[in-house]
Amino acid sequence: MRQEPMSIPEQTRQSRLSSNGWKIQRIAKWLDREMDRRLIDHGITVQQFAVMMTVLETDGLSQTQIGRQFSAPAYTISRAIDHLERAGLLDRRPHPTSRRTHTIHATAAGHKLSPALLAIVQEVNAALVAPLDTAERDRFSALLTKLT
Amino acid sequence: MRQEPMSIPEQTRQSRLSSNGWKIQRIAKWLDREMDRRLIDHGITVQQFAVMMTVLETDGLSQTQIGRQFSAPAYTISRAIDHLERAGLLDRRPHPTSRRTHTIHATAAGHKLSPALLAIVQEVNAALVAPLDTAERDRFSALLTKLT
DNA sequence: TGATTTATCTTGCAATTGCAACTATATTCT
DNA sequence: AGAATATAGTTGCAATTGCAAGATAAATCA
Repeated sequence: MRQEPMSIPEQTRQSRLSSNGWKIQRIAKWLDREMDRRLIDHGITVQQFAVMMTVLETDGLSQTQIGRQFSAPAYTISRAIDHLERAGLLDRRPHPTSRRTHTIHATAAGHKLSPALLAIVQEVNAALVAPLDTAERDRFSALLTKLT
Repeated sequence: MRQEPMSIPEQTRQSRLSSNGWKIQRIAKWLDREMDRRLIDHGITVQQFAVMMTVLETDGLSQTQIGRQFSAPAYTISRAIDHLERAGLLDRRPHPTSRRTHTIHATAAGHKLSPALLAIVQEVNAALVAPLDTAERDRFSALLTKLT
């Protein structure tokens, strides 16, 4: 006697779609899109933005050091810097003591971009927690910290 | 008189790196890696996994309907199904009334994979909230829902 | 009905990504 | 010192992605 294979019960579906992981992925995707939407005017991607912010915040880091800031592989940094260098926003300079290391520095144009980038971060973060009241924001932030 | 361009104050850096957006992105990346790490044994990616789950949960959806489940563009679904079909986990069948629509169905092999996939979801979600106690988990889940 | 618009799905192409291999330099070990 | 290892960064290649355009088919409109 033949029987159709059972499909997953509705309850299971609900529990997956309402899982924390799923929600976080959705929110993260939204964040990415919002960032990209605003960054496109400045000709950079979120990936490149992260590198640029790091360089603006700390001048003269090596590529490896930059990568460690957000655990990105070396080649990601290498290529992001290729872009940002071509865009004239930063440049590679020889390291004072090591000939295989570069130190990375924002150019004048890079520094000029800084306020706009900071504004974007703040705007997107504000939009993210807009549905929450002050107490909820504090709790949310604390909980996220526990997970990191 | 020449002056070095100001770099972004430490406080600003701290506020960016501790922002909710940043933390969420970090967690989302972690989730992705954890899922991928487990799914690789089954030869599918997270993207394909999402499609597969949807098909397992609801048999006979069209590709567009599947895409709406997680607001993925049509071509993503098209290609994910290409893979899953080639892997023998599901198949496209003609729609009963519309000749341009496919209905998507899990194969026997697809159904057989179901428990393993469900286990992965549960495992990763459990690992995600492992640092939180029961009350915190409830609060976290509620807050995430508000943001969605 | 025939023309226009919309819907469903696919695909060509260029850009991006991830892996592994590579170059070059620095460090450690014997 | 010389050999073996480790580190910093780059690159070739294959796979993936995203956009825009295409191919059908269905629905709407005049």
